[in-house]
Amino acid sequence: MTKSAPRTRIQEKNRSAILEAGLDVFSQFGFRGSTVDKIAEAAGLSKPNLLYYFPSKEAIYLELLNSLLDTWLDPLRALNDDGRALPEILDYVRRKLAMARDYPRESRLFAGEILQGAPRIEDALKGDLKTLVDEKAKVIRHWIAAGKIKEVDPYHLIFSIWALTQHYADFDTQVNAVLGGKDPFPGAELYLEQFFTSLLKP
Amino acid sequence: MTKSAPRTRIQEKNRSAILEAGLDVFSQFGFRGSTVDKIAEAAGLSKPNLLYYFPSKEAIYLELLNSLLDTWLDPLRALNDDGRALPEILDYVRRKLAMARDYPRESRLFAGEILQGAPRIEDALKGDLKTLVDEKAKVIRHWIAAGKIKEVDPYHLIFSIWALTQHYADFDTQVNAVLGGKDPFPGAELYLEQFFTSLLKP
DNA sequence: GCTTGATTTGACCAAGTGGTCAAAGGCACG
DNA sequence: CGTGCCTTTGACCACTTGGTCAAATCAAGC
Repeated sequence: MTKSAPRTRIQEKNRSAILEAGLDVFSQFGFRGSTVDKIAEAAGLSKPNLLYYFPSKEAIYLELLNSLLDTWLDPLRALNDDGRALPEILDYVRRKLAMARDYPRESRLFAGEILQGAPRIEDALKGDLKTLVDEKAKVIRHWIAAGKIKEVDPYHLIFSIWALTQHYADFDTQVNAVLGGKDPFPGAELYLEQFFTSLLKP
Repeated sequence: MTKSAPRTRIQEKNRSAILEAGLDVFSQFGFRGSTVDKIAEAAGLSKPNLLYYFPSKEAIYLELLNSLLDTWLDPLRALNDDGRALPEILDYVRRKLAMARDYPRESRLFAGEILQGAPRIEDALKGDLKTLVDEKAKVIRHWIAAGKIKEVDPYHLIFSIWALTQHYADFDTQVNAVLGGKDPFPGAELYLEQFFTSLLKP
């Protein structure tokens, strides 16, 4: 799965500099709006030098997207069917909100891809993602059946967590415009806790 | 404010065909990913002919964006401080969800613009949008003070309505991948009613 | 310092793209 | 039918952009 591992120190350094720069540029301008030149400049390399490390602009984008998908789903994977249902869900919400705060570029890159119809990760969505969500929906149904949380549609519950947390990263511009630059995250965390508690507490 | 009104019937027809095509193409590929040729073809015109009606690609995009902003805020404008607080909010949620269902292209065009930092509508966000939201936040605070709904942060309440409804339009690809193509909207409406009722009912 | 392979670069190319323009077609109306 | 204006188009241009390549540079072991 992993590309041919970098051998020398300099390769490792340059490859990761390119990926960093790619994340910066792609998340800001989208795939079509990003140029190899811009990425190269951000990485401190010349364009042909960049293309010495990656065969194409798309290869950079794809590597970012694929490594991202895993990271992005980790918090959901950690949702486990142990005893306490509501705290488990609230933890998931908090983890996801923290990711929106700490990794907004990743969130936006992902959002941009989905927004355009996810042409490059459709398979992953219908495969790994769907499988994982189906699995976790079952966990949630068990909690409901056991009376640990109120009855809600598990899929829409998961969608709502995604929507509410990622909104603060993806539409950051809008949120900041309305709040006049005030940091939205402390308030958001309180609101979301209140929100999901009142929805789910039996 | 309105551009020089079209005089002849053919102008009116072609201009609106171009805007329709522009909405189609821009919402699917974003500004940078859309080409004048693509839009012209979708409108059934040649490229120079299209440029006869609009001075540039950006002019089409801007006209769409500006006329959109108004439409997009109408449901929020309709949120009025009459007697019944909770039904008023639930109506707003329903209206917004209906727009996500019926006008997904508009939602995506808007989302794409915000995602890239809203370079072309920053002023409108910090101006009209902020003003409107501030005003409605005050209405919500009155409802809270009158004990008609539970105490929540009005701004995050509004953000959450935007996030939850637009998610179904903007990330439609993801939602469909997870649900295997099943129509999400009936379930979403139920879920959102439940959600906001349990959050707000005193 | 010499050799060998890894790294870097300037020059270049082909395709795509936004936009222009002069000329041709169409249409309404006297 | 002719005139004047609106509409349409083929040809064209300048610029951007992804990607190539041969040559130059560098680094490490001998």
